[in-house]
Amino acid sequence: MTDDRTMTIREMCDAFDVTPRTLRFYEAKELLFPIREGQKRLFTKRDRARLKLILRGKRFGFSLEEIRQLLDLYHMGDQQQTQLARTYEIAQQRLSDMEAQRDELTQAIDELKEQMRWGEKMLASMDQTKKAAE
Amino acid sequence: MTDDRTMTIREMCDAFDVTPRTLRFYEAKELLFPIREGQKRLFTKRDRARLKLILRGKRFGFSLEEIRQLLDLYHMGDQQQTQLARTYEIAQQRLSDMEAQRDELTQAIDELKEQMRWGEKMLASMDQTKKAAE
DNA sequence: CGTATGAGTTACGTCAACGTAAATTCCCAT
DNA sequence: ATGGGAATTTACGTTGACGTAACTCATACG
Repeated sequence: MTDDRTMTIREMCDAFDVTPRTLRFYEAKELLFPIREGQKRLFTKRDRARLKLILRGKRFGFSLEEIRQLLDLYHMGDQQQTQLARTYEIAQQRLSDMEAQRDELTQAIDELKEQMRWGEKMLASMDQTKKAAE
Repeated sequence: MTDDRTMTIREMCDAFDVTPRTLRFYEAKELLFPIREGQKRLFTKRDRARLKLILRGKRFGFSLEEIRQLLDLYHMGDQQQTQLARTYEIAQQRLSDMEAQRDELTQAIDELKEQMRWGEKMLASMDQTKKAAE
């Protein structure tokens, strides 16, 4: 039993730096499943784990729908055996996409660095010009 | 002189697999500057180079506005000395963002791979179960 | 008991990056 | 001359991921 206490929407917002609107939106899209104590939402440890993954997924440019797929894979404790193979394929595809993207990104970084060495030289020569003008 | 012949919008679309709408949109957003022969647009080698960079930028999840900034850096032959330093900063920021993203991506790939080994085991055990059932 | 505070619902607004449809306009071959 | 194919302009439509009112409901507090 680590820390299974539930959190209010405000605590979640503060903890993850998101708005209430966002959390309700994610619930509507079935990315989160806070329990309903009467009127209020209570976010469990599971919701926190999922939100963490959602936010990371977003930083990689995944759509919420894609993230939902991955979350289903992550949190598939059992059953859905039929779906599993299919989801597994999706994950494989996603994985190779990600690797390709990483490689392109690496290349782009190198190119951009190269381009910036350019800028350095220009700035340096500008500096010279400026000094000469004084 | 390599290949400086201009291209029509259709040739561009075929060459880069984009729609005319996209090219006109990019022109409106000042990402491309085809010359206007009367009514028609004629795309130069410069436009082709820029479009190539635009499409690559998009694959990295940059917005068109961000791409426009980077293109300005790329194609800044001279002048705009004042702006250069600022744009240089933007590029630096962008670069560190990209590196951070690459690192996160690398980590996520590893985690996803790990998760998938999970799936493999599940599939394997399911296979056993299936065989046993025959 | 009144009210201020926080959560909730409903529903319209927004921004990016185009898609799509309608109405010209231009060029050319029959 | 004319009909057919491109290309153009204008402008409204679309999708994703929320933002932003407007209004209601519940409750803790002085």
